[in-house]
Amino acid sequence: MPERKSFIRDIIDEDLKTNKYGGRVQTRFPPEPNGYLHIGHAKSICLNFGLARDYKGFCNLRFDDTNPTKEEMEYVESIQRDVKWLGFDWDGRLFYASDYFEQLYEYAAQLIKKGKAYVCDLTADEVRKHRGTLTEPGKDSPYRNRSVEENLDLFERMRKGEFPDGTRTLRAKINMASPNLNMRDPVMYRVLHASHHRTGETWCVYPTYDWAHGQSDSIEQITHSVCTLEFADHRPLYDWFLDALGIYHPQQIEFARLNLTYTVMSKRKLLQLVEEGFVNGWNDPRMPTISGLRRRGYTPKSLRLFADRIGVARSESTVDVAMLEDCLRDDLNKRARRVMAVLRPIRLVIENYPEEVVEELDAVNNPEDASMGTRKLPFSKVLYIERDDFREDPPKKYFRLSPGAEVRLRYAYIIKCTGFKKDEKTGEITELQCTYDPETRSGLPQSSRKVKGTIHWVSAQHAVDAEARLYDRLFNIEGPGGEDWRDFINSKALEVLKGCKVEQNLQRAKPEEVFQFERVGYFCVDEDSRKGNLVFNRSVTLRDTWAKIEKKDN
RNA sequence: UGGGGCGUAGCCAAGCGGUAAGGCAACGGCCUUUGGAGCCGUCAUUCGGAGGUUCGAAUCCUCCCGCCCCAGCCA
Repeated sequence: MPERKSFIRDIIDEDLKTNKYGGRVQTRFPPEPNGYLHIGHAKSICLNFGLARDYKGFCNLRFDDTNPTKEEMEYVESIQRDVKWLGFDWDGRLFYASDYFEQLYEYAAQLIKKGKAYVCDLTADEVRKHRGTLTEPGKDSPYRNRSVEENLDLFERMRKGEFPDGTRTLRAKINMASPNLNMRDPVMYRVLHASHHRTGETWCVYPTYDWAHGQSDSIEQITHSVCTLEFADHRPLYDWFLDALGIYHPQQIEFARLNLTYTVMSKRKLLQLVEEGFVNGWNDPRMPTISGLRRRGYTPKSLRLFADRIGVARSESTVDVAMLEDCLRDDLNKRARRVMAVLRPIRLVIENYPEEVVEELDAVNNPEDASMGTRKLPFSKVLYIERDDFREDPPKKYFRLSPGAEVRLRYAYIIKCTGFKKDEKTGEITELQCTYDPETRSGLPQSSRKVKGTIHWVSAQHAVDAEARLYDRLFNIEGPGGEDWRDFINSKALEVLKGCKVEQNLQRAKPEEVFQFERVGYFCVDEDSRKGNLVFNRSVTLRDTWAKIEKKDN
C-alpha cells in the first residue's frame, strides 16, 4: 500500500535530495514510561516506524526516563508490549535516556566551561518570579555570573548529594529577555533524591526534558526528530544546546497530536480514570489506550489503517471516532468468522417440526472469503431468536417477525409466526409459535422464494450460554474538556448481558479471537472467558440500517 | 496582541500560480438467505475575511478576524 504523503515526507525527500544526512533516515519513538500508551501514541508509532520502513532507515525505541518520580517498570514493559503488538520492531535499538546520564553530565560540564551554563541557588518560586511574564522580560538571576570554577565545583557537589532537593539547579545561560519563555535560562538539572527505576540511587541530579532530549537524539544520530506541536516553542532551545555543544544536529519536526471524539487523551486524565475507578484498569475496553483497544477487539492492522487514513499535518484536529470504527470493520469484514449468536434470546417453537429430529445445516464461515469454508449448524424444533427480531405491532418497513408474518431463518427454513405467549403482568413476550415450510430449506428450489427478512437463530438444545459485554463511547459529549470533564462520563458505556445463546462451535474460542455475530456486530473473546463461562466483548456494531430508519421515523 | 503555530465540506485531509483528490459521516438508488458486505450516484462555483499582484490565485503580497500552544526544578 503506497504510504500517504505528508509534509514530513516532503522534508525527508528534500533532505535526501540535498544529501543533508548522507542519505540516512533515522527516527525514534520516545515515550516517557509514566503511563500506558494510547491511540495518539499509536499515531506517532506508525509515523516514526513507518518513515523508517519506507525510507529504508531505522527507528529507535527510546524511553525518555528523566523523571524518576513518575516513572515505573510496569510502564516500560507495557510500552514495549504495545509497540510490538502494533506490529513494529525496534530490532535491538532499545534505548533509555538514562543510558546517557553520564554523557549528559559531561556535556553539561562542557557548557559550564564555555560559560554557557551556571548553577543557580534560586528556589522554584524565585525562579518563577524572575522569569517575567508573556509581555515583560525576566530578570537575571543573581547567581548568573558565577565563575566557571565555582560553577564546576557546585555542579559536582550537586551530583555528590551535598544539597537538598530544590535548593539548586543548573541553568543554561541564554537570555532572560527572550520573547520565547523557553529561552529564559531554562533549567538543565534539578536536585532530586529519588530512586530511578533503572539507575537506582546512582543519581540525585536529573536532567530535564529540554536538556536530555536533543542530546539523546544527537547521540543516537537521529536525522528527523518528530514530536508534537506543543514542542515547537522548544525547537530554538533544542537547536541552541546542540550548537553550543557543537555536536551532531538532528532536525526537530512537529506535527499535530491526535484527538478523538467522545474520549480523552491526556495521560493525566487517563490515569485519573484508572485511579478513581471510573474504569477497570488501563486495559479496560472503554479506554483509548492501545491495551484497552486490544482487549476491546481492535486489531493492529485496523489501528495502522486508521493512522494512514487520518494522515499527518500541523493543524489541530479532532477525528470522528466513527472513522476508527470503520477501520475495524474494514479489517474484520474480510477476516472474521461469522457465527450465530443470540444476545437477548426469546424462545421460538416450530409447531409442525418433528420432536426428536436434529438436522445439520451448512453455514458459510465468511462470505467474503470462500477459503474459510463452511460448518454445520444443528437445527431443531425449539430455537432462540433475538428478542428484537419480533414485534407484536410491527412498525412500517419492519422486515422481521410479527404475528402472521414470514421470515427466513438464515441457512434454514422460511417460517411463519402463528402465535405468541405473553406474561400478562409484565407484558413481556415469553414464547413465539411458528410453523415452517419444509420445502424452503436452504438449497432446495423453494428456498429462493422471496421473503423480506432473514434472521439469525440458534438451536435451544445445542446452544451454549455466554456473557456479552457491550461497550459504548466513554463520554456523552464529543469533547469532554474543562475541570468537570468527569461529569460527562457515559455511565452506560458498559452493559453486561448474561444468558446469551451462542452456537456450540464457539465453545473452544480463545481470548482475542474475533468473530462476527451475524447481523449484530464484531465480538472478541475476553481474557476473562473460561470454558463453560464464555465472555465476549463487543468490539464494534455492524452498520445498522434498520436502526437508522427507525430513528428517523421515530 | 510577547513569542510560536493553525484556519480547504459536518469530521479528517490532498493541493505548492493553470481553474478544488481521497476517506469518514450523511443522503438517494441497485444488489443481497447478514436491513452486513459490495456497487452506483449526490454532497465546496469555492478554500477564515477584505484588498492587491497576475491573462489566471486555495496557492504570491498587505491588512484584518478566529482558534490552539508557552510564564513546571513535567514530558
